[in-house]
Amino acid sequence: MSPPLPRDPIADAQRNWESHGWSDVAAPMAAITAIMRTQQILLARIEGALKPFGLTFARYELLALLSFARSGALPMNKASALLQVHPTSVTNAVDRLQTAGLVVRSPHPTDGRTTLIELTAGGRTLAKRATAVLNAEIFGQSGFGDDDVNQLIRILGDFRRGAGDFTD
Amino acid sequence: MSPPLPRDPIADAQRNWESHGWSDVAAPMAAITAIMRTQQILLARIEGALKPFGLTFARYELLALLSFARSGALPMNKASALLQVHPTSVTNAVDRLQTAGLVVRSPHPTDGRTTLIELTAGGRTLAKRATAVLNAEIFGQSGFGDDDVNQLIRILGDFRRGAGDFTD
DNA sequence: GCAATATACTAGGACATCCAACGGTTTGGA
DNA sequence: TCCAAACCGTTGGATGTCCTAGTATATTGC
Repeated sequence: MSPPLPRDPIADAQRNWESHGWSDVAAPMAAITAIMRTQQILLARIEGALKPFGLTFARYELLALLSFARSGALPMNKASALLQVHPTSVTNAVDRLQTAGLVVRSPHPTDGRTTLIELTAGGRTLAKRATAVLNAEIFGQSGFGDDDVNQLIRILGDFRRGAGDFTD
Repeated sequence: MSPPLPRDPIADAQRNWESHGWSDVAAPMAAITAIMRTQQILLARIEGALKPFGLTFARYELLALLSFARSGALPMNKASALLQVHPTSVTNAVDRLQTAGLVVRSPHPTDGRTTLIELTAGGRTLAKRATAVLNAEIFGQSGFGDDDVNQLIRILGDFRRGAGDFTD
């Protein structure tokens, strides 16, 4: 990977904002830019950990969601809502997971419009193994201190509620 | 947009993790998932604000970076390093910005391998206008409290330093 | 009961990101 | 001096995300 930069590029951007007379929004700009970059770093780590399983993060999230559903099955639109991604993204993920034999589509018993996604035995096993690796290699070594983790959960929870993700 | 969910799906995931015996990593999992979702929300807002300018966030970031360079020009590899994206992503962005007449490629005066990206007058003007809109509509109304903004800058700064983004 | 509206999923297209590989340029050690 | 190694940017391919539009099924209202 690339060597570290000698200076924090986001701190530099914040200083640039301040020197251009935008001091009132320089800090939020820096915070938002930092979120973007942090997401990029975390996603790369996660994808790296999942690569040996032939999974991407998007596909893993769907597998994990299904594995927590009592019946191991969910309607597409439910999955789309819970994962908070566009329905076409779910279609895409299901296509690939189905090709890999990890999930199957089945018709909804009463609503002909709805398609159920169901874990196969192989899908359930793979989800378990992938989760173990993510827990050990990513979540267990996140690089965030315990206090910071709790701060993030609160701050980002407030933000997501304010953005209309959920009511609580 | 979709109506809010009745419950926070990330808090639910955290509870699922705890009930499966992974309490030690449930909180970092929730924090990381929240970062992913927050990035998605912010990116959508930013892209929406930039759409009237025919810009995406990736292209805007490049324009903004160039507008802060004294000469208004930067080598491709420098831009790649400062934006912390893959060189091919810069190639892609420059292609589109050049087609739009916002930047031009020019050869490096002494190093034949290097290509300089330079802002055109139109590019500089558009960057200014787009920044004004982002400052007003996004950064000025981020939805984060002032204290939380500072917390985010510190927490994510520590994380990025630990991840090898920069030394300081 | 039937037409109008709403909902569920999918197809096609635009965009961004990364990786692997390639050709051109520069640098540095034998 | 000269060639191998390092570096730079681009091309081509894979993946994911979103949007728009289209098809099929349900629900609602008259």
